[in-house]
Amino acid sequence: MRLTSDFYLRTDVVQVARDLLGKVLITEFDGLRTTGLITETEAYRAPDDRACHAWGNRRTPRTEVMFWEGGHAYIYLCYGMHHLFNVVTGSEGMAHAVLIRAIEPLEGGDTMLARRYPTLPQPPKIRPALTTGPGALAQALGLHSSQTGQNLLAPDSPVWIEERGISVPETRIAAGPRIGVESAGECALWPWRFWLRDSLFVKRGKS
DNA sequence: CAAACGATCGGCT
DNA sequence: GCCGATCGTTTGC
Repeated sequence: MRLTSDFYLRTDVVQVARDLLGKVLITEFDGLRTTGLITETEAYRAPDDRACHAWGNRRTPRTEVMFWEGGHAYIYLCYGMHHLFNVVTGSEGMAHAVLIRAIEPLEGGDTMLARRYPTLPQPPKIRPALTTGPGALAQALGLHSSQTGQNLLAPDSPVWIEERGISVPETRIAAGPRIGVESAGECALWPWRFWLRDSLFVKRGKS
């Protein structure tokens, strides 16, 4: 079942980040379907969160989609080469988003391998490095910053998220500080990163 | 207009 | 563990 707007419109982005664990992220470009179980997320919340691009509710051309209604994709270029995929949440005017940091491949593994390792004559086998880390999973799924603003709820959207009845009890969820936001002051300590303890497809904080 | 800076990754030590 | 790649966004002059 595809997630509906009531999932994304909730105003507690930290809870949404937890709830996205165990959901399935899907892309279908040019008839190539790739899907993965979401295993790691981070919440970002303007205006009070200094680590959020829209901190202080500042609107720039880039952050504009963060202010849109929940259910859109915010995809931006990081370090000049990585395209990071976020899910916008909350109602219009709230700049809240969840960064998807890792997935476990479910379908389309060969397509993911071809996208990630296009120059290797023999692509490697499926392994955590294929889809662990926000830049890695976005590349594997064919996500690109040019697609920012995509509506995950549109029937013809090439990107969406599904609920497939995978049970994620609280005991499977671990939480800790977000990665790469050390310069965000006190916000850097907030435990707004979540991951599935038992997944091998998580960048750090396994176990 | 110039310049600094990333919500990272992979290769090498 | 450390370091370089690489470029759009943002801010400051």
